Amino acid sequence: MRTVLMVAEKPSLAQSIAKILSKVLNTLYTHTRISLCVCVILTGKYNNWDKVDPAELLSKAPTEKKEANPKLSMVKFLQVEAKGCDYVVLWLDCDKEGENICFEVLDAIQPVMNKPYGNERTVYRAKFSSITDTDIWNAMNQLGEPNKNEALSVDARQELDLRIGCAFTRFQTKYFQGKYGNLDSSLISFGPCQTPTLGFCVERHDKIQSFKPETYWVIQAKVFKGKDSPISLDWDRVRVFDREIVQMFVNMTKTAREALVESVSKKEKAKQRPLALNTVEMLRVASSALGMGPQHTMQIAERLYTQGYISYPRTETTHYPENFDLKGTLRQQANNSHWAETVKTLLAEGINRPRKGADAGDHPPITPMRSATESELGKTRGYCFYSRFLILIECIQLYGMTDTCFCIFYVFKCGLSPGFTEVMPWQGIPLEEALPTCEKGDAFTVDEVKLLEKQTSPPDYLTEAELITLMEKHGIGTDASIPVHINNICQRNYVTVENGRKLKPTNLGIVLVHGYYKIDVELVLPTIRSAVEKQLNLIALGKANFHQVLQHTLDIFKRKFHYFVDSIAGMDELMEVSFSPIAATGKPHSRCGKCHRFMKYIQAKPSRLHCSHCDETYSLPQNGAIKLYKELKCPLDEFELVLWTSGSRGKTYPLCPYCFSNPPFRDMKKGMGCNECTHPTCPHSLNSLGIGQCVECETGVLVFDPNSGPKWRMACNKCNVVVHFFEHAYKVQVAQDSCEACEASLVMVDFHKARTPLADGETQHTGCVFCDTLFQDLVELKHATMRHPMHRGGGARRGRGRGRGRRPGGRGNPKKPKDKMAALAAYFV
DNA sequence: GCAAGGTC
Repeated sequence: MRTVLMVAEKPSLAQSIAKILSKVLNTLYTHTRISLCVCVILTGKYNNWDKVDPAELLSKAPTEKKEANPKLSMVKFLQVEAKGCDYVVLWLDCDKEGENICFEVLDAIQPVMNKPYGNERTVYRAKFSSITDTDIWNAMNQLGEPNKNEALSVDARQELDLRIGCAFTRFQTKYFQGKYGNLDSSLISFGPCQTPTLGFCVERHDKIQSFKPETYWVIQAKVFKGKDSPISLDWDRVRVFDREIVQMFVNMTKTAREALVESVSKKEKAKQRPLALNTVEMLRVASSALGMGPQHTMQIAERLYTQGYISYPRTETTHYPENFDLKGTLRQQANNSHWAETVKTLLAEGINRPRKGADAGDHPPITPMRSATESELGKTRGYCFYSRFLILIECIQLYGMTDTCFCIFYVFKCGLSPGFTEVMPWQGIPLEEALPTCEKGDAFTVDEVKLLEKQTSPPDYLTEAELITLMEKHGIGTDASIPVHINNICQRNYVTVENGRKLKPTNLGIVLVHGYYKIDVELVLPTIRSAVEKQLNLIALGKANFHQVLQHTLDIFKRKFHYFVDSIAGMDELMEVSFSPIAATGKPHSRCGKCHRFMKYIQAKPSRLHCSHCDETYSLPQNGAIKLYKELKCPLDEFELVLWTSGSRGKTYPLCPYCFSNPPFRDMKKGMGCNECTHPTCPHSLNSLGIGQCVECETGVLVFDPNSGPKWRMACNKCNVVVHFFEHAYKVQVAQDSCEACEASLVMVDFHKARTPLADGETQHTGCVFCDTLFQDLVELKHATMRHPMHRGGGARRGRGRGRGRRPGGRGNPKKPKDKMAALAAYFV
């Protein structure tokens, strides 16, 4: 028997294929998701922002392919499945990305597959345009080969995006962050999709800014007949920009007492039924009608998909296949409390074919698969709105009625039949007052004639829905990545989302785009991507060589990059207007160890300390705030220590601003505070305040927080664990000695005479917080203590990681300071 | 700390 491995990109597809083929073949279906196995990355020192000129990323820096998500160990999984197989059929999505994934899969599995018999071909590619029986079988009967050229074009795109994005992002970020203190963005990113996306928003902003209002005039009349209440008439010329002309018309009508009906006409107008939903359309409607952002929409869509409520939510197709079971789909909704009546009427009266949409050959339009109740989906607004919305959309496509409007002379009135808007109220046209019936020659009495002076108003900020449309039109991003790009420009603080999901660019966003306009407008034009894509297409078609195209495009961007760097002053001029120089930002805080002057604390993202005398900036941990720490100094560099507090659990520890970026000892890394410092004698170090191994994580140590009294506590220096103990004690100290049983440092506790919880009015005790029975009820660790290694394994741990957090001078703990001490000495002599 | 692209 020969074994065939079939690989699909998602479980739903794998399942369908397995089901269809099982009618003839013996199929075994394994459920796992295959996404990208590998991604392209920069290696080694090229990841270091400080050691590498970003220009090198466009030339020298090597790239490497690496498993994208090592935790999934996708490569290993594929190899296990492929072992002993004779053939492979690749059912990946039928686009260039899919072709690329084909080769990722092949790279992983070919080494472990059986050797081919003679010259026999073992690798096959299935090309399908929909997931129906006929299509799947057609694909099986015409198996081809994976397309290497298309895969290569994707490789080239990945490499270009990475190199160009990283080079520009690093340069911009470092240049402006080093100069300005209130940019309020920790990253000033650039990318061939996100930058044009921002460009659209700023373009609209510019239109609003440069808008000059113009005065125009309208005539409004009110007439009535008999005892009826007056009706308003609109002018058939709508508006006029010439004062003299409008005045002439007013003069003509002012004296009139009577208005005659000149003609009556009746027109039927229908609002077209919406198309079936593809991803982009869903994002648009969710944003404009439900006020939900694309990222949020996709999250919920994915949940609804995995729970079986809707079909696969990533598709470009808006067309239902001929044999699609519309009635069956609708029948599913017949008992839904919200629209059972509508659905039943439709089923009874028969349904129209949905509007003809575009067939992209991927997945059918997003369709409800079963009826949902609000309680099933949870009470959150998103859930019930969303499910409802999807199902309603379905109804529309099936609901054939049209709206009717009547136009009567120059009054416009609507008499609506709700049609599909019965289930989609937000699509409805507001009903206006009813018009009395009238015929040609009828006379109305003129109630009043008014001349109104008005001004044209500027356009509004771009709505998210409009932005999505623009991105789709210009080929910026894909259905799956559009939400990511929009999210990016929000997170980088380039735009903010205003009421009605309008995107308003921030000062930073505006300055960036105007800077690109000045230096190299191509960097922000939507064509930046399509131009590159044209080149890549040549690779895909086999008309150009991969290396040549890559080199050619990189050369262009290398020139652009150097020109950008040389011309950055042009963008800087704009920055100066909106932002303050770093030296003028922030409040004086702690003292610099080099010049002993006060450094300034810049709270704007990324928060940091800046010494304007030395012109040095020292980074700080993010997502927290720093306070002064009693003017205490680091013994190594004389920088004043600061107390850092994280927002959430109130974990607090001191850190030295210099050591934080320049680790003083070999066993330390960048970004460590005193609670991880291995200084042998400093009273703030891990060695002095560490108590014992963390009760939750593998590598952390619980470190005493001497500033936490009277709610004394210790906190893990790696994870979020905070342990409270000895509340209201007068004094708590970490002792020199360690516990014999678990090697944790002993703790000395002093209580007030009146409040001591110790037996016999004792006020002092020294013991192990994990093992001492006297301390048992004083350490709020009951559940946690049980997890301490002492109790977990029924004894002290043997062998690994001994004595962390112990005092120096103990067995084998000498940590030699690096040369930094010597280097520092030079400063202070 | 950086891109965009898949997928959950």
